[in-house]
Amino acid sequence: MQQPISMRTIERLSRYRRVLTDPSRQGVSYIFSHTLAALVQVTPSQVRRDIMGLGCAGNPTRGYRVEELLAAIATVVDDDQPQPVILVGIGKLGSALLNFFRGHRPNLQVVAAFDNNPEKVNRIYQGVRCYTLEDLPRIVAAERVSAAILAVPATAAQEAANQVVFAGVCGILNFAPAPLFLPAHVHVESIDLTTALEKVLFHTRHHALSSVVLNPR
Amino acid sequence: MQQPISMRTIERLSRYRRVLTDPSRQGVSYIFSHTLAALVQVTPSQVRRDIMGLGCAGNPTRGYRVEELLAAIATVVDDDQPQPVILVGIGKLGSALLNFFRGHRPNLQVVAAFDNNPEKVNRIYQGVRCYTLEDLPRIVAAERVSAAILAVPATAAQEAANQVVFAGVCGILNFAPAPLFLPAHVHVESIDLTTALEKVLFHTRHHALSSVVLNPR
DNA sequence: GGGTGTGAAGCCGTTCACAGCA
DNA sequence: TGCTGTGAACGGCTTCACACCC
Repeated sequence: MQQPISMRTIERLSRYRRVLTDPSRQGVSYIFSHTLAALVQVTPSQVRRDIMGLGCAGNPTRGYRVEELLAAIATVVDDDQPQPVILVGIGKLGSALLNFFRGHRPNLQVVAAFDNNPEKVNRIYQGVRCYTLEDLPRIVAAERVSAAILAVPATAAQEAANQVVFAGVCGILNFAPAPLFLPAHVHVESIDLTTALEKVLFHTRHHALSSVVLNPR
Repeated sequence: MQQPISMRTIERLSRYRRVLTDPSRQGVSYIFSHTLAALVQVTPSQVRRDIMGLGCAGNPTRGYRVEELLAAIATVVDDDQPQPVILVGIGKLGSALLNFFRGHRPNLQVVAAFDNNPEKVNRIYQGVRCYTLEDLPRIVAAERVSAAILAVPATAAQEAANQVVFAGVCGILNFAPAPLFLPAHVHVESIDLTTALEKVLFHTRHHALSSVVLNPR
C-alpha cells in the first residue's frame, strides 16, 4: 500500500523543505497545501499528493504541521547522520561548488576534495583538504562516502568517474558536459549547464518570434 | 502537421549535438539511430522520434547524415547569430560559470556581467566587463540581450530577477536556491544544486538499504 | 537483413472532482 | 464553509510494433 515515491516527488520534497525552513517563516507551525503550493509554484493537489506519499496527516482546519512535515521529509530523503560527500576537481567550478554546499544543508558534508594537479594537493580549500586521486579508495572507505561531485573537464570526466566508482562510490553528481558510462548500480545525476542555457535561449527565441507553439513545462 | 517540439526533445537535441560535434568523432559523416542512442544513453526509438520532429530524413543503409542533423538542430535551438547573454553576480559561482560558458558553444556569448559590489564594477573577468545593476537597462537594450544567468545569493535573487526582467530580459537561468516570482512571459530555468545533490543521496541511500523500490528515470 | 518512419499502445505523473471531516 | 485525502480521468512522453525501403 505504501507505494513507491517518484523522483519528481523527491525533487519537490527537497524544495518544500527549503521553503519550510526559510528563516523568514520562523514561527509558522501550520501550513495549508495551497500556501505551500504557492511558495514552490506547484498546484495544491500536487502538494497533497506528495504529502500523502509521506504518510503524514493534515487537518482540515489548520493544514499540516510544519515540524511533522519536515521530520517526514527528512525520513525520506535524508539520513539521520550527516552524509559524507567528496568533490573531484578543484577548478573554478569545483571550488565554487565547495563554497555553495558549505553550510547549505547541515547534514550534507563535503569531507574531502581530489585533484590531479600536484600544486593543489594537500592544500586546504574552504576547510576541505585536497588529495590525489590515488587516495580515493582509502578515504572513501574510511569516511564511508557513497556520493561524489564531479567537477572536472569533460575530457577527464569518464576516467575520474571510473576511479570514483572503483573506490566504492555509487552516486555521482556530474557537472562535466559529457555522458558517463558506468555500471548500472551507479546513479548519475548530470547537471548539464550548456543544455540548460540552450533551453532558456530556445524559449526567449520563441518568445521573440511570438510563436510560442509548444506545450508548457 | 509539423507538430510542436517538446521541451524534453529540446534537451536531447542539445545533447545529440554535443556528441555529434565531439572532436573524437571527426570525419564520421553518417550515423545510425542506435549509435547515437548509445552515445547519449536513450533508446533508438527516442532518437528517431526526435529526429522526426526535425523533419530530417535518414537512410536505411547509412543512417542519418551528421551534417544535416547538426544543421537541423541549429535551426531549432539556435539562432543564426550569436546569442548575447548577461551574467548577474560575479561571486565564485558566477565567475566559474563565466569560465565554463566561455568558448563552450560558439554562438552563445556572455556580453556583460553585473554586480552590486563596487570593487568588482569596471573590472574585467575573463574578458567580460562588470557593470553596476543600474546599467542593466542600457546594456540589455544596446546588446539586445534576452537571457540572463543569475548567480547571486538566494536572498538577493528575487530583487536581481526583478531588475533583470524590468530591463527587458525574458529568459533566466537561475542558480539561486530560491523560487522566483515573475511575470508569466518570463521563462525561468532553475538549476537547483541542493536538490540535485539530495537526489543523488536519496539514491545512494536506497541503494545502501538495498530496497530500491522506485520507478526509474 | 537491418534500418528508418510512424500510428498505436502503454506508462507515469498531474489534475480533477468529490466524499469526509473539523 | 473550506480544507484534506484519494479514486478516477487526463495528457504527454516513451516505447512498441510493423510497414516500407535500401
